Amino acid sequence: MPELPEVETTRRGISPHVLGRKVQKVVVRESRLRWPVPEQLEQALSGARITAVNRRAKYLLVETDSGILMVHLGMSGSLRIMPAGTPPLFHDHIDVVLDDGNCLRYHDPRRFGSFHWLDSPAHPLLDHLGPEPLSTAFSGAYLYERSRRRQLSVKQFVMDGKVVVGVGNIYANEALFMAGIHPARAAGRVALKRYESLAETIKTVLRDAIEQGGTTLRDFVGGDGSPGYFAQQLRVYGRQGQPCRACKSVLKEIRQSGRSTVFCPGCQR
DNA sequence: ATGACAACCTGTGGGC
DNA sequence: TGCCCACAGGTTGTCA
Repeated sequence: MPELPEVETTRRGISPHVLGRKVQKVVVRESRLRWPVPEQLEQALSGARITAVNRRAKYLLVETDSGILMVHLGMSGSLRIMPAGTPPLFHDHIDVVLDDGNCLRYHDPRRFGSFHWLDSPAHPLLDHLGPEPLSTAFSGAYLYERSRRRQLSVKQFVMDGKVVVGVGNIYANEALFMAGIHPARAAGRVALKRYESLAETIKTVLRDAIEQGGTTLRDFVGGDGSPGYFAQQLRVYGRQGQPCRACKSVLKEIRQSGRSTVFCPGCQR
């Protein structure tokens, strides 16, 4: 489900509700997520004061005065603020109960998400992650340099978290279309100028999607329950068979390592 | 090192 | 109406 804009939307949605709050208790109804929810989570988090909600890649880092709660939403996870007494629905796996009568509730039908407890701001899953796409470290020159002699497709290249984090399937499709680059082109055969264009379109599409509150697909909602509005302006994702908004060619769909890719055969080379 | 692929899990929608 | 299959926003681990 969530790509970077959805995670960022969640971060912004929950932040004002949890900042400064003390965790009263943690209720784990289902601990079988991507990795087992740590047994000591409840003990570690109870009594902790939440000092910040940050994000690295698609990980939410709920920082407290005694450690960091690291949450990944996987494909179908969401976090919502609600009164602590709200009866849990199916797949409402974890509640972080706060001292103001509210709780942060984690819902995740597919259970690809995860909860980790960090004593320090380091974790193996955070090692080897590429730069944030919206940082100055991420540029066309960087992509160009990293891609030399790489044979895999440019789409798979930019979706590799070791290259750059936070570019998921939807926005990879969108950014490649906006940059006019064919998604199946070998990463090592994209020129510097075209990577400069791609770095810009990646930044633009992510910024725009964050501004719109993320892309609503199925039941995604931000931290405060409001839906995202980016879906209505997707240029290619999910539009296979329909005309390109720019040149009217019929948008084509291919599969790249199991993921759906949609592109315009007229605009993308 | 690189790249292809299976795996984790549930829900949904299309085809028949 | 109901059944079965393919596929869905992500990431890791394995294997050649």
